[in-house]
Amino acid sequence: MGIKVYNSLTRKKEDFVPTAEGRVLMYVCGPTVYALSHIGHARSAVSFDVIYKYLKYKGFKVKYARNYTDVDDKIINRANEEGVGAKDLAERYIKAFDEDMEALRVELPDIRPKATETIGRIIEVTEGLIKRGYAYELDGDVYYSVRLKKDYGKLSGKNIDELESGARVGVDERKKDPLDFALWKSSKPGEPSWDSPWGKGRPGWHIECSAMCMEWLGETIDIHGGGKDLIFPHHENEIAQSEAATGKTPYAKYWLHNGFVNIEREKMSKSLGNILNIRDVLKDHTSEAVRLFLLSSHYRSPIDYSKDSLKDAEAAMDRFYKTVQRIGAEYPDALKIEFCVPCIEDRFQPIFEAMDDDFNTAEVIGIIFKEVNRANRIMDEAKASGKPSGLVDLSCIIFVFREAGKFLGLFTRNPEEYFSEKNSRAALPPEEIERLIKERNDARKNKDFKKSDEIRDGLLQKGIVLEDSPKGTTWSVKG
RNA sequence: GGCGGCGUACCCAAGUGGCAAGGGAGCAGUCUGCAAAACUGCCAUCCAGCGGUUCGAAUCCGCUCGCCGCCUCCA
Repeated sequence: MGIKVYNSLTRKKEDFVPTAEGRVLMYVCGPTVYALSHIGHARSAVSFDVIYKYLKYKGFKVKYARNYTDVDDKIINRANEEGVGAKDLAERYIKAFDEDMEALRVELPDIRPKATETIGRIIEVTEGLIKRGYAYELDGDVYYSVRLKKDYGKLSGKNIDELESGARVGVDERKKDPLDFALWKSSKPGEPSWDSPWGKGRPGWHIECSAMCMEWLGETIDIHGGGKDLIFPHHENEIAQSEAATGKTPYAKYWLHNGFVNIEREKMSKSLGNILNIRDVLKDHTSEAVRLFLLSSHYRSPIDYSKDSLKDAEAAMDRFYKTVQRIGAEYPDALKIEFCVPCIEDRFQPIFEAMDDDFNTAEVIGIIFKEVNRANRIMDEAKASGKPSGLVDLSCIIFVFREAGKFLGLFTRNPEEYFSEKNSRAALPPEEIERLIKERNDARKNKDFKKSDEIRDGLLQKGIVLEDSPKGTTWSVKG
């Protein structure tokens, strides 16, 4: 069975068949680097990270590019406000974005082009469009003429005449058509600029992606991705200019768009002041819980960020690693498994089916937690019967976790590592907690349960939960 | 107004024609000094509402209601 993907272009789920067998060219629109990246950027990056990983896992040779838009009005404005150079500002936020991605365990794409490093190709494509009559120059600006291709609007399902009637008046009287968009903008003094046949200037937004695609991947690619909001006008314009420039259709065979992240039921927006930066989220939650949250719904659905949903994700993550920790303690040999053909053929089948169906990570996570439950049950039953059976099943479960982890980017760490990240946020220093645990256990030995309970309750109030076991007392940070 | 999407238990969320995954919360039990964790049981005869197609629908079709996104920079 092959992979099916929902294609925004046809509004249908289709069999995924790359143009060249076994090889996938994939481009995803990256951030405009003028501010810290927010949770919405994280969702896009994580969604396509999983798609990238899964395609590779299934044996495709994938070439994946994600760009940085590092020249643009917003960057220039912000740089002017701060009194720094546009390039310095962009570099600063590229670095910040990369750090956020690393924290979320998003794998680096094979190619990470910058608009400013693709100027040559941008100019070349723009010239080509003028030559073919699809673009025209006006005093150092170059515009793409939207009217000339009959299929303009095919991605977003929009009709030029209707767009026309709703278009803002007087935006630029010189344009042949209000919907025409800039391929090249002449620069004002002090703005970043490059020499071009039309004088000093800089690229428009849409053209850079087309040019970067051509430069690094080719004239026709298999997957083009980005957030839903990019469908119009960005991706619509990309299609128009790329197909006009190359004469080849389609520019991209499959268009994949991820849904939005809402904050407490509201859209993130500057006016509402509810933009949630990735690093602020990571202050309150482990990176893996954030990733689990993002992958717990299908990538095309909107998701709602709330304190509760993140708490849920964190509780689920704790449950997972607690179980792995227990397997490690009770069946250390289970962790030694390297490869298991029957596991792949048997238990892993539903996971493949879910992933093949338009990358249904939510379904996969459901299956993983069923396995978590199974593992605990096996261990409980073995304990109850006094027979330490179950090694084979538990090995298989560990193997399933590891394999799924390869493309989910979840469930892959040592429990110790996971809990140490989590416990580093404890309200008390670990030494202090250990001291109190010892004090409490001394009290317990003396049957002074009043005192021992007081200590435990005191720690709980600070968000620290104690667990007693025959092997001793462990602590963890709650929620 | 145009285009697109969504509405599944207390909350989150899969399921898109054949008896409603999973997580969290809650309740009861086992375990425990008591807890916590884990396990077991309970928790949607029903999938916004109303019609229709079908042997059979949460899943397909129509209508109604409610919510959301895009149409302007935006992941």
